[in-house]
Amino acid sequence: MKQSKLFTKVIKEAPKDETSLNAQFLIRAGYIDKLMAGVYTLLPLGLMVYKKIEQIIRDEMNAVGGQEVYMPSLHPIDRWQATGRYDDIDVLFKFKSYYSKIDYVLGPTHEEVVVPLVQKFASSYKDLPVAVYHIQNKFRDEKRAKSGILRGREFMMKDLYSFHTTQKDLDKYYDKVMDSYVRIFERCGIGADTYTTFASGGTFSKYSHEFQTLTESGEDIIHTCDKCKIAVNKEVLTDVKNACPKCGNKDLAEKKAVEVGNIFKLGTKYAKPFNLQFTNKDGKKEYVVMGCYGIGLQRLMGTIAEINNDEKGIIWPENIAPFKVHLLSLNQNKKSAKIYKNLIKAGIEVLYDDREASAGEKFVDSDLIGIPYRLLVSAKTLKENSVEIKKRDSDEVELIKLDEVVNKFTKL
RNA sequence: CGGGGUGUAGCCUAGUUGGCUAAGGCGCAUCGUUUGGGACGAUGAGAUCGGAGGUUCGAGUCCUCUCACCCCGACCA
Repeated sequence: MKQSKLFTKVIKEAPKDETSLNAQFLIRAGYIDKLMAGVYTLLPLGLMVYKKIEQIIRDEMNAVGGQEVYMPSLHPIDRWQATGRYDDIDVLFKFKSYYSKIDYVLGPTHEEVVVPLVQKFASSYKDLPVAVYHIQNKFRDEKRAKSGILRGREFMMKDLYSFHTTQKDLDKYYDKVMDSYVRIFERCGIGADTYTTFASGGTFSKYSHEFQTLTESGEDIIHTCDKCKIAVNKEVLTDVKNACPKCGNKDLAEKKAVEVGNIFKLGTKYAKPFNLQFTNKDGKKEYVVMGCYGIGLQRLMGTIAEINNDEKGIIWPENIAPFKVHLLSLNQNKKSAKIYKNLIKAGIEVLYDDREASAGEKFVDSDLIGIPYRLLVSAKTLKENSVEIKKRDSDEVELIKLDEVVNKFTKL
């Protein structure tokens, strides 16, 4: 993409009303724009990053047998009354149609939709297990939106719901999803800072598991065991007697973290109100046993930006960067255009800074946007029949010959 | 929802005990000079000061109400 055509621009000063690092960088670099508290637009660059993350999650969900659907945001209230959550969830957006006077709910999560949906098709043990997921915007009327895109009121979330004949089958699948989550966060470049964390399980299981990424801007306190690379949420620390549930290590470190994912064993909590039952081999009815598994996409994106940066800007992990290469032309647009075309032809994602701007401005913008590789074309480099290559996270520069450029990136 | 804070041009800010035509920077437009780390000069466009009401000869400035946003806390299947 040509940077001159990008309708957004890098801005020098962060808006007054954003104090969190993720929002400041993401807004300044042109990834997101704030509509109101807790509600953000994804701009072209931001949507590219979002889609990279989404695709990683989709890959992994498909790999554990998830079937993707799309469930609406607009819900009838009777579903929510059926589970008792209409009056229970304080973040529920409720409203009345102006014309028909009918009451609606904007979905904060989708058990109330997916359970009756699966009920229509799963009636025998032969139909189970089944796993359904969707990636969709959720609405939560948070008392206080905060930390940029880490806690919003409207945001995209991947929710996977699994349906099983037995607790044992759920347990097995739950472990599989847990591994899949570890892979997702690794592929998103935050694996090293993300801890599988024991957390409160609610009424139907002893624990749930959260995936907590270490950062000062997080809202949770976790206690990490560095031997096992797992953690315990402070909420349940006394339940595990202040020790690592895996190895018994009592030397845990208290740290702040943000919850980027959460997996739950729901048991029959939602099967019961909707009477989701299957017929077993003996012809008897049994309740379906469920699990649910969520990841907030904007929160994940914000967390990645929050922990991958320096004073100059974002440093995107390669897998989720909007582009692989940022090609800067210092008044060498003819030569640069050729390089750009060749890279595109080779299938490499390039942001090409073809603007009439000073060298300094291009460098500063490039650092802020945070694309992994910077290619520089200038009179100096062309004298050597070369371009300069620099990684965003390194100060080392290297000259490579013009005819080796494409080759260099197809190998990376 | 409790406490604290902030609203002046697209963005960041200044604006004295109430006083004249609301100031500067960024960004934007035009011209010229620049061109390897946010270039320089000149000219120009752009705000009835979050909104409503009030006090006053006179309100960005004082009072009341209200809206929005930020931070701390509470809350977060």
